[in-house]
Amino acid sequence: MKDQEKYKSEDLQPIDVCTECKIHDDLLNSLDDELNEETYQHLAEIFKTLGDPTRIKIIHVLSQTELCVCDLAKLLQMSQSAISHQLRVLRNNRLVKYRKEGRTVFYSLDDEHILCLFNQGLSHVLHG
Amino acid sequence: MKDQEKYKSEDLQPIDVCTECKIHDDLLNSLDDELNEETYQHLAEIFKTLGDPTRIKIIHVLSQTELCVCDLAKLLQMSQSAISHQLRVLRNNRLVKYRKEGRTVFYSLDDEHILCLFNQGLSHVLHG
DNA sequence: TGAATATATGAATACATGTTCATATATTAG
DNA sequence: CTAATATATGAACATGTATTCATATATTCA
Repeated sequence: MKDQEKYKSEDLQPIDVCTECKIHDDLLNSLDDELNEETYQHLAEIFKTLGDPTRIKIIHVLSQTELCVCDLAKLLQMSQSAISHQLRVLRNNRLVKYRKEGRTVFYSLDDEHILCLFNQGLSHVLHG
Repeated sequence: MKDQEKYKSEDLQPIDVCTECKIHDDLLNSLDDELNEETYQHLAEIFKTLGDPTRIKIIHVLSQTELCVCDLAKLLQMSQSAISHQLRVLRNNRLVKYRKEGRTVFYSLDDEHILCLFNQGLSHVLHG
């Protein structure tokens, strides 16, 4: 049985495609079932949130201790405004949480999953 | 011993900072030693590469089987050109590899690390 | 050889994004 | 109350990026 014969015709677009096509039912079905558009979007957003050096540094620092905004700014040698904007991105994507104490706001990682993701990426970079 | 007394003065910038500052030697040293600017950049680039829905879909599909460009385009219902541009991004960042067979080019994941990273992100999204 | 096919790529465009600057809000100190 | 401080935020700007369109390259087939 050739690969071509594995096609499910109703899944094909009416366009010319590669005649060596390797797509078959199993693949189409498993992809449909497993992940929908929303999941792809969400997954991409998590990675995109980690896809900036400033935010990566913030995550790394916060993996060691809770910190307030001005200390983050000083540690990363960036303006308070820049850090605050990036913290909002991290907040909106639930990567960090915060608690207020007077006029100071302390940020910390939202959960352990984030650190796992960070470390997985780090291990890829360091010995990949 | 108060937190303020833990400061190492030569590491501080000559600017006014939060008097509740929690930065201390251990943290400053460990951060300096562990990760340098280049590592942060590299790490951010890996995550940024995964931070796009189209590329996430490509990675997901390729985690199941090797595929040629036109099949990827058909599966994702996008133009051949768009897929090809994104494959170049994935190639440049060493997330995928390819082999040629006649005029067809088959793409596949470059190594297992990438899949680990993808799955870690997925588990965060699905049950995070 | 020439036609068809699979892929790659440069230019253009629309949109997203990171930082700065100025300023607003909120809390504390006096 | 006012002044000072910590943080947040809107606007502006520069830069980055994802897709489309047109086209180039490379391979196969007749």
